[in-house]
Amino acid sequence: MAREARRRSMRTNLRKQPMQERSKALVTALIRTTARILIRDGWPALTTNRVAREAGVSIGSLYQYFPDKDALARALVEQISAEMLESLMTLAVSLHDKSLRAGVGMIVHAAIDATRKDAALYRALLLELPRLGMLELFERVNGRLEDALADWLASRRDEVVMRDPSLAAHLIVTALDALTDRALLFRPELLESPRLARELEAMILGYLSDRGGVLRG
Amino acid sequence: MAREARRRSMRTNLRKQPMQERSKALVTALIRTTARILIRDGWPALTTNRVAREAGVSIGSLYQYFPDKDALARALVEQISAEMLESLMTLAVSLHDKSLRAGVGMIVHAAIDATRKDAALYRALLLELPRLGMLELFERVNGRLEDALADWLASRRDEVVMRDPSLAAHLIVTALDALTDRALLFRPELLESPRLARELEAMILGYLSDRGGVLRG
Amino acid sequence: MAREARRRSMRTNLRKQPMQERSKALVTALIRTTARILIRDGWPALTTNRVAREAGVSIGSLYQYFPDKDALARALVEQISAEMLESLMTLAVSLHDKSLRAGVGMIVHAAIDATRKDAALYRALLLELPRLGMLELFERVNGRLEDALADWLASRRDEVVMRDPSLAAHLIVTALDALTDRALLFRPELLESPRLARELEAMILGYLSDRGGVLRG
Amino acid sequence: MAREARRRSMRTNLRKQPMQERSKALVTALIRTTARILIRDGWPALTTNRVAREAGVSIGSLYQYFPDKDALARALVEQISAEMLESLMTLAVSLHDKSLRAGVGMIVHAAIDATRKDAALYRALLLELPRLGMLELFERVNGRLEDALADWLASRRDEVVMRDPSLAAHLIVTALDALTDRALLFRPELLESPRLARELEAMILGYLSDRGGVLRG
DNA sequence: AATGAATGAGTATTCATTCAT
DNA sequence: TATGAATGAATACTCATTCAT
Repeated sequence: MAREARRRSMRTNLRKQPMQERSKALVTALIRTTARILIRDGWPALTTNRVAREAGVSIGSLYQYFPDKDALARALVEQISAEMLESLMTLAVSLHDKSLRAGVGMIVHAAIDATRKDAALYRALLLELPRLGMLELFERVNGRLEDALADWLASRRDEVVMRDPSLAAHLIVTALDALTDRALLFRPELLESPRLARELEAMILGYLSDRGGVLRG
Repeated sequence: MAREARRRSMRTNLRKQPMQERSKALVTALIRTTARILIRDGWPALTTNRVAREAGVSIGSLYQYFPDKDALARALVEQISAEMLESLMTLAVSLHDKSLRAGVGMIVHAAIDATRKDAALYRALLLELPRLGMLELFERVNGRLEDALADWLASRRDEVVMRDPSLAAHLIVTALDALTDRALLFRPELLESPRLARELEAMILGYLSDRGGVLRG
Repeated sequence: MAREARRRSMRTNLRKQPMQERSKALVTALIRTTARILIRDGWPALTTNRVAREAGVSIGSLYQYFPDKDALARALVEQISAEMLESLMTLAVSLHDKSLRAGVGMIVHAAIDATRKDAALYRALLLELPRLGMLELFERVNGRLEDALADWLASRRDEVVMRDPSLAAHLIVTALDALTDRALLFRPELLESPRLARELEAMILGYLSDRGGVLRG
Repeated sequence: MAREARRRSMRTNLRKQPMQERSKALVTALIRTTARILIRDGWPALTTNRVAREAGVSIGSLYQYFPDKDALARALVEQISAEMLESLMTLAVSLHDKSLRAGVGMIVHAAIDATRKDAALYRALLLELPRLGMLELFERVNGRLEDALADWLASRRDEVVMRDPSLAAHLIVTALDALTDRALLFRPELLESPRLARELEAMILGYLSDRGGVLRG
């Protein structure tokens, strides 16, 4: 599934499909090099000639597969979001029969773990992608997660107070995403502390329980 | 207060203090033009020569006051965060004797209103600033707000369940900021709907009430 | 005759003689595709890779028969001039026993018709060939025509006033060629009007009659 | 008049008008260098960086005045056609009261002289300009000459046989232009021989006298 | 012979920044 | 102080051509 998604997005991004082993390795090397340069030196250092050189490939070959510079970054982001989507879908499945508390715990930990996983690259992307209009790519992943979450919340309707499951899912997912992103950018030590998870769980469970009574009004 | 903050930050950014009336007007015009171009045509169109031309100023004069291109954007952001800070501090003061519910309502609405205020410019900045390392500037504003919020929450200690007022304040402020930003970028219609405010209030109040009991553990 | 001319010129242009049926078809397809692209999209769009692709041939095969890009264009021009030469020689033969007036009429109409025949391609070539040093190719055709014309004029010596039959033939052929070319480029409507033929005939007959008396001086 | 024409065309071609002495010299140097490279090494050698370097100017300065590479060539051609126009207009004036024979002689010699004047540059342009769509620029000059010639021919109506003075003028001008161009390209020795002038005069006078009677039909 | 993936020299153009006037 | 002409390093991208398979 994730593989299919990847292939489809590649088709819209790549100039031509790498068929041979050799060209697949070439494309992979270019994307990997893109990531490395982005992490090490940031977007301004990401020049097509440099990517090609560091990947041990001629500039012509780069353009054989990537129509322009942005396509390189796009391919990287697409690959990452495909991976994310894959693990999130696994999460969604295992959510199925969990209690509210257990499920929320799983989601929170998954969000934090995902952020910690490739922290350096993820951080670089957070800084550079907005301008490239590629936040949408991550947004798509979030959208899928929201759907799964909304379904699960609906199945837990007796445990939660919600006016709008879909909006609730959107807020929860967005908040988790945004909060872990900001932690990565500005408070990286929080990602290593159990306190962050605890507070996030409290926030989500509190929201869904609506002790404040806002949603019952 | 806001004026002082502005002057301090300016001192680190500007090449020299504009002392004369004329110079002040020049600096103001350049920053205003920067904002206009950013809104109208985005970051790629923001070239120093163009800013100078549209501001009716020679490129040489621009460099008399701004050491490099980024300084222009930085000055704009600093001006905006100073304004934000000012209005947030006003908010903090009027929070003082409010009930938990009323206070949270005020904060939520303030966050949404601030985002809607200069939406076009704010959106442009959200997309371009990460790369400029200027998220910190907004982060400073958030920091001040967090302090004020922590104080207020502490004074409401009997109404709320918190292990760590400062962390709670951080999460609340960050969540509000991040969620309104994302709404601006991806769901602008939400900013116009009362649903967003309602859900945000529910989330914060639920968090502070800890119906889930996570924080009591 | 035309066939021989073609083969000889090919030998100087092609990397090797296409012996097999298959290779001949390949060479033909490449030249035809060259013409098509030239007509449709002009010289800048004429890239070797594109010619090969549109001809359904690998780029490697193209270079098997054409040493470089210009050779493609040269082959096309040679083919065209061979065809031209062939029809002009036919014309020369049928000129033989014509009166001055009838003969000039034939020549003028032949020149106009030749220009109109493949107008789009011819126009593209006129614009691109000078730079390729291929005007000489057309010049060779003209040279042959001049010889034939000079012979015929000499045989009509009693009807015409000429100091130098060969120079006269050169001028007549060159003028006809140049005037029809310019008409194609700048006054295409003239090519469709009988006025052009009438004036050209008047010019040539006037020249050969030397009413002005210049040549008798 | 020629000065006005030049200024107007420059305005449509140049990015900005060179106001200072220094910048005028810069623009002049760039155009002169363009001509020199074109003569010496042809169009493929005409790269913007090289023009700038050989003109002793930075590449940035070149682009300050010329929007793109073609503009450089266009400016050169415009300058030349302005000069041509100027001398042709002088010719037109002095044609006024000349007899048919004398007038035609003047025109023929003017055409030959113009071609010989800057032969090297003119030759280079003949080879490269068609592709640049700049033949039109020369065509404009011819158009003006045709008008003047048509007027003069009309005033000599009793000496000449014409159905269409304007078409006759077009043919004469085009033939002269084309024939001298071809001579320059393929028979440069003709330009130095009195024979060319003699034959051209015979052709034109013959045409206008219509001994053949074609036009009287 | 045929293929087409790979090559890399080459080119137009931009734009932040300087500095002579 | 102000000007804006001049600078030139830097970069994305093309396309004729080669050569391993």
